Amino acid sequence: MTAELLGRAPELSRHRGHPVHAQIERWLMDEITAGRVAAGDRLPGERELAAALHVSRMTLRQALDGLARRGVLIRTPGRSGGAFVAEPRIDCDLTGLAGFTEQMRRAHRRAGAEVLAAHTVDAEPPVAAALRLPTGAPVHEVVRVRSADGTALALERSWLPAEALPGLLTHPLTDRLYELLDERYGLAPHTAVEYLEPVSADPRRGSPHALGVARHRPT
Amino acid sequence: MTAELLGRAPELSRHRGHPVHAQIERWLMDEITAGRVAAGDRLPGERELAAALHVSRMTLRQALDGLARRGVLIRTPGRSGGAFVAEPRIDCDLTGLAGFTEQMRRAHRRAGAEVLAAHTVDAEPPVAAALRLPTGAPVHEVVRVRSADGTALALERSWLPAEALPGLLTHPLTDRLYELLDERYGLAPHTAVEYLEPVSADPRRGSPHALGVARHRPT
DNA sequence: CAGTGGTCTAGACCACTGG
DNA sequence: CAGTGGTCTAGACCACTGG
Repeated sequence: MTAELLGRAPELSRHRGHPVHAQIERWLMDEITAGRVAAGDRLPGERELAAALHVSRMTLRQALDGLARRGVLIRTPGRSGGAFVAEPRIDCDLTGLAGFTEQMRRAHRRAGAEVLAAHTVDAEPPVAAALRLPTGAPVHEVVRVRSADGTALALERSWLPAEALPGLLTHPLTDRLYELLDERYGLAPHTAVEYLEPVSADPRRGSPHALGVARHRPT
Repeated sequence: MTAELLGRAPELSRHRGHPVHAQIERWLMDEITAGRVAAGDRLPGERELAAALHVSRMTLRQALDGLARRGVLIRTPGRSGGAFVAEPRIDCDLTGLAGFTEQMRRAHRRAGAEVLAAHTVDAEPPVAAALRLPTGAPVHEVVRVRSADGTALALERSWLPAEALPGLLTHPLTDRLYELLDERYGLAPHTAVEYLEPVSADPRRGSPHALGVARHRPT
């Protein structure tokens, strides 16, 4: 039940630097993480909730927009629509934790990602399995460095199903690979080739370790 | 100069399914990608721009919010503040193209990412170079499958500087690795070990291909 | 001081959708 | 039909910041 949510509506302070919509967003987030509002629950209607909080509907919506954007709420219009609390996601903690994604999001004034490599290759078995594709199906492989304000925050390698995303690699990004590596990381082309060429397009030519997720660790 | 931007303000149609704020966002995006507004340029003030478009300031702001959230605009308050066109990012096209990230964002009602592996390891040379860390510095390695509505959309391997993100891997995610692999992808534990154990924490034990970005391709 | 973006109000009409 | 979220209006006051 979320009707009692209205009774728990907090007093909102009107101070500088801590806008009302942010206070509402935080309050709702607390209600959800504390379990007082469960996944699948429907929030009270916007008009009702706004009245309980003594704010205008537009201000409430600013808070709900924030939560919906982060995937915490799912909103649907229509007679029996509303704002529903989303199912918690497995990586929820990872996403929010340590403020990494959050930082990126807030600071994305200077956040960016540089593409080091982008090719279409045949899926190796583990990649194919993870994407539920047949082995050898075409996949786009993209290597990127994610950064914020000039500081490298993560190196990312991704594989995406090529048939579902036909136009993804229209840009000749591969041409820039060596330039980028040389200019930015001071790696000679030889080293670059050594470490950043894509795996063979022919699975039979790939070593069992070609995907880099292989190798036993002594337990 | 962006004063002429006001003269190019489009006629906005009031139809269903294509809200005014989305039309404004598209128009501004077109102006920027076409180069008629350059990186670093300041847009006209919100009040002035809203008047030229014959919309309320709040509606205009809905459009600007969208562009700022995507990092296209940078806004600062104060006397000589304003909305400035951000420097183009290298992966700008990749982000927007093919609607992948956009799809994820809109559909994130059911979007998720499942963690297949998460460990802290010593950075191999290419990872260290990309993150501008010394070789062997501790990095978090995370392997995830990103999906939307149950369809796997990407397999991702990321490395993040561990010292900057101390609490990232507090959860015992590794415990679930084999379960996950077995349940979801029908891989026997043996196969899982074969393909998804992390690389050795000791660089000297790693093969030259341990990072999976190695291997020449016959050109 | 003047102009900026940030916030907030109290309304309105819309398309949609289940009863 | 009634209630939902989505959109839009025409105002208002705020903190901030350079001249």
